[in-house]
Amino acid sequence: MQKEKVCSKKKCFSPEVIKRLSLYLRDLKNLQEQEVEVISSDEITKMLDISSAQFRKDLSYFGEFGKRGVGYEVSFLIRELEKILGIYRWWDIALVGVGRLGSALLGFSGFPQFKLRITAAFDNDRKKIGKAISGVEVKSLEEMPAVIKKGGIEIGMICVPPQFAQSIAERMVGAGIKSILNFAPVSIKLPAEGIYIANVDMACELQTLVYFLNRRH
Amino acid sequence: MQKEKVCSKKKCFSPEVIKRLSLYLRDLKNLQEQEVEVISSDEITKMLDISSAQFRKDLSYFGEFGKRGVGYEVSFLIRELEKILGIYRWWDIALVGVGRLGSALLGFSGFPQFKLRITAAFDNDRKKIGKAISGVEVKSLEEMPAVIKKGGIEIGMICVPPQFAQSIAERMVGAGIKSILNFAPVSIKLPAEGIYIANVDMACELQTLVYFLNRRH
DNA sequence: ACGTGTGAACCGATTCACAGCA
DNA sequence: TGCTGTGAATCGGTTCACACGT
Repeated sequence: MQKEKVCSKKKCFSPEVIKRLSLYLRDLKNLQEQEVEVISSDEITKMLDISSAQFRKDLSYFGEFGKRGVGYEVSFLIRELEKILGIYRWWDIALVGVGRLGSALLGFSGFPQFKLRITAAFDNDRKKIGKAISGVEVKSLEEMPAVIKKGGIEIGMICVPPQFAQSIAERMVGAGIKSILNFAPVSIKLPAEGIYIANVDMACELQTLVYFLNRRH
Repeated sequence: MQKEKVCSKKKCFSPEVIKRLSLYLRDLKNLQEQEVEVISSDEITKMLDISSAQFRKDLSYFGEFGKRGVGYEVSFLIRELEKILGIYRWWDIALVGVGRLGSALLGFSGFPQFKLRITAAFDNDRKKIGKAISGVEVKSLEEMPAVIKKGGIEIGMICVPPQFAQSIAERMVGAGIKSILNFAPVSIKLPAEGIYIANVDMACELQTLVYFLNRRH
C-alpha cells in the first residue's frame, strides 16, 4: 500500500520482513497449541506461501535460532520472535471513532495474545459518550489529548469517516501518538518524521480481488 | 503478507501495482468531490507516499492517460481506472461469520462506490439465523453452497474464528467462490489453483507498529 | 544424512533522466 | 515551458546452492 518506511539508528529492516515475522509467530503459536515441538523451515512455510529460504533468511537477520539437521524448537522460536517484535510488555491503544468498525475492534479477541489492548476510545457522538463497549468507556474527543498523554499511549487506531481522518491523525500525533493504524479510506499525510502509519483499506483489497477475477484464466 | 500471485494468460501484473491503482482511484474520487479537474503526477503522489515516476509507470502498463505538459484529467482517469480494475458491473460478496467484525462489514459504507455489495451472509449461530443485518438476511451455513451457486457469487469474505477458517474456505471454493478476503488470523491453504486469497490481519499490522515503536530513534 | 545459515546470483520493482509532445 | 511516457540504470529483496554443524 503506501510506502511505509521507518528506520532505526542501527539496522533497518523493511516492514515486509517484520510482517512475515508476525506471521511466523502467529503460526508457531497455532503449532504450539497442536503440541508440535520442533518444526523445519520447509514444514512451516508449506502452510504460508513463503519459501523456506525466505524464512531462514528472515530469521538470520536477527540471529541463529535453529539446530542444523533438526529444525526449530517451537517454544524457543516463539520466545525469540516475541523479543524481536517487542512483545515484552503490554501496549496500549487509543481508538477514535466508535462506529460499527470501531466497536468490532473494541471487541476483537485477537489482540491480547500479542499483548495489545485498546484502553481508550473516543467519539464525538453525544449518544455514545459515557457508554462502555467491551469494557472500554467511550470518551469525548476533547478528552483525547489528555488521556493519551496521561496514559503514555503510543498507538492509535482511526476508525472515523474519511473526511475526519486527517485531522484526527494530527491531533493524535500532537498528543504523543507514535504510530497509527488507519482504517479510514483516505491517505493521511503527517509532517512529523518517525511516525509509522499502516493502512487497512478493505475496499482496496477487494478491488484487487475483482481485478484478478476479471483476468482469471 | 502471504505471497499473492495470480497470472492471466496474457500480461501479468503484480498485486502491488493493482493495489496502487485502487489507491489512485480512491484519491482521484476524493479530488473529484473537491472539484479538481486536472492533476499532475507530482501533485497526486504528494498525498500518497509514492513517487511520481511510480505513478506514471503504473499507468503506462495499461495505456496513455495523461496530456504532456498538462497532467491527467481527473474524471477521464477515473473512468479508465474503473475499466482496468473491472468496475463495470456490480460484484456480489458472500460473507461468513456474522460476529462483531462481520456485522461491521455488512454495514460498511465504503463498498458501494466500487460496485461491491455483500448480498449473502452466513453463520451457524441459531440466534443470528433469520435476522437481517444492514438489510442482509443471515442464513445458515448449510444453505451457503446453494446460495453462492444460484447467485453466481465469486467473492467470499471470511470473518469466522481461526479454527473454522480453513474449512469454510474450502466449502466456499467448492461452491464456486473464486477469490477470498480472509479476516481470520490463520493461513489458509487451498489446493485449487487460480484462487486468489487476500489476508487482512489486524494483529499482524499492529505487531509491525510495535516493532517500529521499539526501534524508533 | 539432514536441515540450517548465508554469500552470491538472480530477478523484479523502483527510480532516473530525458526524449517527446502539448 | 511543463509534464508525460519510457527505456536504461539502479536498488533491494528473493532465491540458489552449498558449506557447516549436529
